[in-house]
Amino acid sequence: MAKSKYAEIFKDLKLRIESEEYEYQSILPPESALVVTYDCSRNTVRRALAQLMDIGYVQSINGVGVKVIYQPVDKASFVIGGIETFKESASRNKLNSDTEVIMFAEITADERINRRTGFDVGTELYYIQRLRKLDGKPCILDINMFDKSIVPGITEEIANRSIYDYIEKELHMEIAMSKRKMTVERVTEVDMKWLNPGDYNCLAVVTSQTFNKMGIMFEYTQSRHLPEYFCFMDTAMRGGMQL
Amino acid sequence: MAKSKYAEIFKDLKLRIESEEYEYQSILPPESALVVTYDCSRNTVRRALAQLMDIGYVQSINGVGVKVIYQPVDKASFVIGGIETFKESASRNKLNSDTEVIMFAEITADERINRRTGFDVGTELYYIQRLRKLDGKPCILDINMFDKSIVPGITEEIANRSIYDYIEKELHMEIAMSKRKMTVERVTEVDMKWLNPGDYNCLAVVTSQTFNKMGIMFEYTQSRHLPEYFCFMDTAMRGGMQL
DNA sequence: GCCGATTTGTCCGTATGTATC
DNA sequence: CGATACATACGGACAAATCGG
Repeated sequence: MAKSKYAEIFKDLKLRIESEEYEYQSILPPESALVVTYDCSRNTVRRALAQLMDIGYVQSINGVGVKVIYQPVDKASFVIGGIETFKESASRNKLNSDTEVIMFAEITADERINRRTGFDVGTELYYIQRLRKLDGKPCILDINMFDKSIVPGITEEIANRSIYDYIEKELHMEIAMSKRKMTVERVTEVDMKWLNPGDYNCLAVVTSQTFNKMGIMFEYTQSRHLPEYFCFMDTAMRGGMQL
Repeated sequence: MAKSKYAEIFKDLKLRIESEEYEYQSILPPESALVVTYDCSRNTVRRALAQLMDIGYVQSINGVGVKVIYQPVDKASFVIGGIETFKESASRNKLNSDTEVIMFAEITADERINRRTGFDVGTELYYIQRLRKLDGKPCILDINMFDKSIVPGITEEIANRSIYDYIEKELHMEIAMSKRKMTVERVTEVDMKWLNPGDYNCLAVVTSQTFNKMGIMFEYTQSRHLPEYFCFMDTAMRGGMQL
């Protein structure tokens, strides 16, 4: 894959932290030592360390060192985080995933859709509803809209496998970033029909806009999660800035 | 202030983007131009730009430029994000906030608390329950535990005002980072008593561990939000990230 | 309390690679 | 192909914070 040097260092340190070779509350070797270990400049080391901070694995302390604050996650729940496909998330949690397409249509964005999704009025879209199952149990209802002009050729068959695979491997388009909003909403008729929420009358709802490498929004998604299968993790820095 | 240069540039660009001087989908002046504008090195400009990417304001496109993808937020809902005090969030959303301390105790961490919070067994803690109100309506139930040895001298009176103010202004301790987990949970008896969830039988629950500048965890918090007042926003980059 | 060693934080300059147009 | 613009990497300098003697 011919990655960059700092990405390699990041990956290596991340693994060592996860394996608890560097344990919680311990101090990493100083930057000067890592420079020798990885045979690179201090800037490059610092970049890798900055990434580890971003994901909440370490915290650097001026005059002291870089402290590990990573703690193993309890594997009980279904964790989302970063941009991952459903399959990636499922396999990371060691569960069998299964997808059922329950609606596949082509629509044109109107005023209402524009307000909800940010797609310009008149944009031609694929509209897809999918039911996600883990070990056979329905747990997420996904509603996707894709800009047809940017992501052409989606079929029901592709939706049934993995649309992201199709986008990246067939269309060779790179997905760059995603803006997400999480809320808790009351269950709807549609949710009742597909998700079997039992006596829960709320769902965790994640709506997201996804941008490709060119900064164009090509996807709007609403994921409606059964509470039991929803867990979102995050790290925040103070002073770093709040929106 | 005496802030760092890159922080000033970040702040300036952020304001210009929010005021839509640089509008959605437009390209910022190239790094080379910003170097002249802000009279600094390219590295420094790039650091500010990296921060803007982190908060989902811009996206850099190789060979093209840095594109603005910020869109004004709908002010309808109560947005949390970053580490903010309840008051900061409330004032940003232009609402009158009010806090009622409904329990104040001192406890010692046992096995059960250790598993739940990460505090070592035997740690002496303040245990506080507070009800947060917006414009008079209860909307969040906060359960806090503070390490007494690190944050000494909390009183009911302080809890009623702002514990974070006390920590930063009185104890002069700097808060550095926070790890959070969001889930949706069934309402409990206690929730029923204080929050009036109406016919909602679920809440949005944010649990967090907060670390000080020295990498020591000094706080565990569980915030139980009424669904109507909960909204969390986030930005994610696929494949590690750039800079 | 001071001082010096260590370690991270900020900033600069330069060079080279890669992608777009 | 050349010009432009971002991406990666190196090296050096000095400041700020911490810690031990």
